[in-house]
Amino acid sequence: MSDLDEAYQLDYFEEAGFHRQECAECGDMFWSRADRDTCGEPPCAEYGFIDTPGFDEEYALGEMREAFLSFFEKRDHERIDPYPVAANRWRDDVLLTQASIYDFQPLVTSGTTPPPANPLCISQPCIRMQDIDNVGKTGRHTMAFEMMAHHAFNAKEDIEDPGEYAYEGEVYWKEDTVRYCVELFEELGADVDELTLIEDPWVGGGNAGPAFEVIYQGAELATLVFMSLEQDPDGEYEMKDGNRYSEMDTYVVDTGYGLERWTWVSQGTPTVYEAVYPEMIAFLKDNAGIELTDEEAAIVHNAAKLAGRMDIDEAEDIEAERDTIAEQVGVDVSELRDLVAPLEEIYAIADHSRTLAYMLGDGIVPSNVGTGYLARMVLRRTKRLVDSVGVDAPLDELVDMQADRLGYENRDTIRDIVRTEVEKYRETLDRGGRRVRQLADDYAEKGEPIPTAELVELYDSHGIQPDMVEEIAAERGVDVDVPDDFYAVVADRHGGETGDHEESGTPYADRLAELPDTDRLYYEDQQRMEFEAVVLEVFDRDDDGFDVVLDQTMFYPEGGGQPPDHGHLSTDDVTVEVEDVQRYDGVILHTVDDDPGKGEFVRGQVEATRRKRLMQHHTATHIVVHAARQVLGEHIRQAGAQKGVDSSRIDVSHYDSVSREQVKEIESAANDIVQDNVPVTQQWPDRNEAEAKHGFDLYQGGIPAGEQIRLIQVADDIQACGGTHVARTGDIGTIKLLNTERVQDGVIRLTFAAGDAAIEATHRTEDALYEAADVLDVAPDDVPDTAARFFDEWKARGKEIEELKEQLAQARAAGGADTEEVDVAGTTAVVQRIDADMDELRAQANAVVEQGQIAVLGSGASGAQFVVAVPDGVEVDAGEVVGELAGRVGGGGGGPADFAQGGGPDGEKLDDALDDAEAILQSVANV
RNA sequence: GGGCCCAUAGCUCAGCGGCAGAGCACCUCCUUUGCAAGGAGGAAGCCCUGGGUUCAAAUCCCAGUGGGUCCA
Repeated sequence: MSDLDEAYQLDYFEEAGFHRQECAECGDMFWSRADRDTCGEPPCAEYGFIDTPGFDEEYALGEMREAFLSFFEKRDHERIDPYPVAANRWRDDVLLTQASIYDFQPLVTSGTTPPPANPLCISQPCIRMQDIDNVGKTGRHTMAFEMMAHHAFNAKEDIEDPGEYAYEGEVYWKEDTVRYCVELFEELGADVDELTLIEDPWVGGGNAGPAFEVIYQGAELATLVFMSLEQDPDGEYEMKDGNRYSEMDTYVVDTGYGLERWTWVSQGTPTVYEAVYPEMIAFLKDNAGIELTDEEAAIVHNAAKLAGRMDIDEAEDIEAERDTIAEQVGVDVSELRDLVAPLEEIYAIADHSRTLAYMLGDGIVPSNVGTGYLARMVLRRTKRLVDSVGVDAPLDELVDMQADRLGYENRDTIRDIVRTEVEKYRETLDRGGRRVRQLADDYAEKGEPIPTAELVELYDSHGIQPDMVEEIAAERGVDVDVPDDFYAVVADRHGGETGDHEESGTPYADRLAELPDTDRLYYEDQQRMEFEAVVLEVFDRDDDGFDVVLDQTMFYPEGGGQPPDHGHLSTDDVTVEVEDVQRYDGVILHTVDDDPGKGEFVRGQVEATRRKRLMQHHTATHIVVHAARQVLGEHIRQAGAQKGVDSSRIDVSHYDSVSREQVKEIESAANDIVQDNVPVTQQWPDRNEAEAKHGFDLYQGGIPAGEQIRLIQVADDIQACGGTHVARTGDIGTIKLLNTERVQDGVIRLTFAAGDAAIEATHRTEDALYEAADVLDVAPDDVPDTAARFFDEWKARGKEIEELKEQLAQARAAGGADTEEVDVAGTTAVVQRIDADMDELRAQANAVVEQGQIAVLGSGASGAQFVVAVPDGVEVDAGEVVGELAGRVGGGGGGPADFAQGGGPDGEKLDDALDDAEAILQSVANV
């Protein structure tokens, strides 16, 4: 077994006079020029730069960013533009960008794709949701931050095939990385003797390596990671996660310099927030009416120096830490809390507003899934803070202040989204509040606490946090039973949701791997439907069919939401139907119904109509997304698509529902592009070039692999796409939007048809209209008015019928035909058969009861039905009578004692049953 | 992608197999003319849609539609 100790022994340390020491507090090993007791990082030390800035000059955020980037530019690093904070734009394993290295994972770090430059420097906006509880409290944590970084991508020189990786040789490694770091401190005028580099091996995402945390005056200002190991059960190194790792052929310099911290240290303000967005903090304080006396300000100021202890990840007990701080500052802990708590909330508001500006500015739309869900959580939390601390500026204005600072251009949309979301939140709270109040009243009546099960239900189904329940319940004097592991209980409810779905193994994987990649003729000429090829291999399928591999093909395999082509392959002897086409790596399998013969020469014919319709729909998909963007806004992104022969659908992100007017506008905009009849072009540019030129909006339909990607341009719209397209937009003919629906909150599904399918779809809706017009016997244009009139009349008539039934019932009760009157229990019972429906029977029964008589009514309208009603004060149970009667017709019945109904299927026994009514009444009355 | 909840008067909701309900709002009248006024009366329902079970469905079951919410 070997450890990494050796990895930290650098020549540079020796040259520059650094030596290895152990922290007396935490035991970590670190390197420093001066002799020191501790590693210098809180909680082993406190912030040393507050009031005494750590550099020669004060830097604003933008100035510090520029200082860093130009420092590395001077040292031959190319400056790269930052990537979006929504990392799921270019990778599907994470949601948000949490570090600059995320920009280059997984393709660059694995050596599959070359980096955009090597070495490079960048200042990458990042969002770390896991820091959310620390924000405001520690004085140093922010959820949104910029990670300044320089990266170098190296490959070992002594490997078998140097061309195996997209970069070759070593750019630089540990020596230069550490030297750059110290030089940067020197350039800014730091006291290098105060610098410590703590040995802190890094592990993450299947990779690992030695690393330094660079501490200056109590602040962790940089992390230098030397990513050089990968997980390997037989590996030489055991890391802190308990796994074993071995060396990789590629090794990457991954550094992180927190822009906000550097800015903070340069200014020496009590917290990072005041250094980074001073005007926003001032605005919020002023708005919330927070004014401190000089004495109070001094207390806050002194506490800030110690606030580094307040880290919920590190500290055992936050409130105990607060006690300690209060003691050291010399005030009562409650006084300290009252002073500091509102400030902490203000800091958090400023940070969260910035987080939201990044998220919404980069096109994330709040919803209940994915990044949208995270945005919603942040927004709601921020709104709570704003209300709690008493800031009365609308949230969209606060987010806009940050969006303005960050230079976003889509500020109107951002504000619109925030306003919409705040309104949704308010509605949720209204709904929830009512529900909780009612629940609290229920349990107050019972004198019981609100049980955990109710809390879980409130949270899981209605989004109401337990603390809100406690608050409202307290108003009503009801206890609430909140278990410590509340969220674990919620998780239990979701238990068993292992998302492991079977990986469909490639059939005949071994033999496929030996076959050459199939030439994809459909990319050379997407309009051609015929081709010639040689059968390289035929596989027997389990289901009687065969899988054929050709040397080249015009058949498009299923992919990118486009279904496969159909058609046939012919030899001189036999013609086989192509029923399915799939791609495995580079090899394309044609599923056919018969064996064309290995080695045979075949002519292929793609079914032209199907293909044409698929191409029309595919190109139309690009156009519709583009049109939706024009109409609804730049935040529109494709969230899934399915192309078809008769219709296609695309899901796009949008924060509101789509009005009928907007649908029409989208349809018009789409058809404008069709009518312009512009060419649809494809290119195969270098990946980095394409990303740099067009951004990550290229990857709306998914993220392709490889160094070169295929781009499809339709008018102004450019997307990475592997599908087949028409030659010119005019070939689509026409695009008809068929339907829009909200598939989930924040995602809208647009269903549309293109070309002949659009005409057919129009025929269908027109047929429906004409049929309706035919039934109503009016012209199609008059259908809406006529339908409305009919509906109104229908309602009016229903009411009229009801009234008439009542009148009829009264008339009958006054003495109609077929009535038998018997004396029961001191009153008269009316036994009558009227073949009417239940409503009429009931009306009649009520009329009889009003005259103080018992009603026993039977109807043979459908089967046999009875209603028995008894006036107040008469001792006869109507339910029992009905039960007896219904029993005689093979059914059952029941109801309250004064009004019961029932029946049965044997309608022919109805009269017999009514004949027995008197006897039944007597027997029931006698009881 | 998965789970759960909801849909009844204009609004907020109750009812959970047996006559469609309450509060607020609305209309008429009376009392009082003042901070959520009081009293009497009235109007207002395709109980989301479509199937099924049942003598009987707003109520139970299935499917759909629309909304909410939690998790990955």
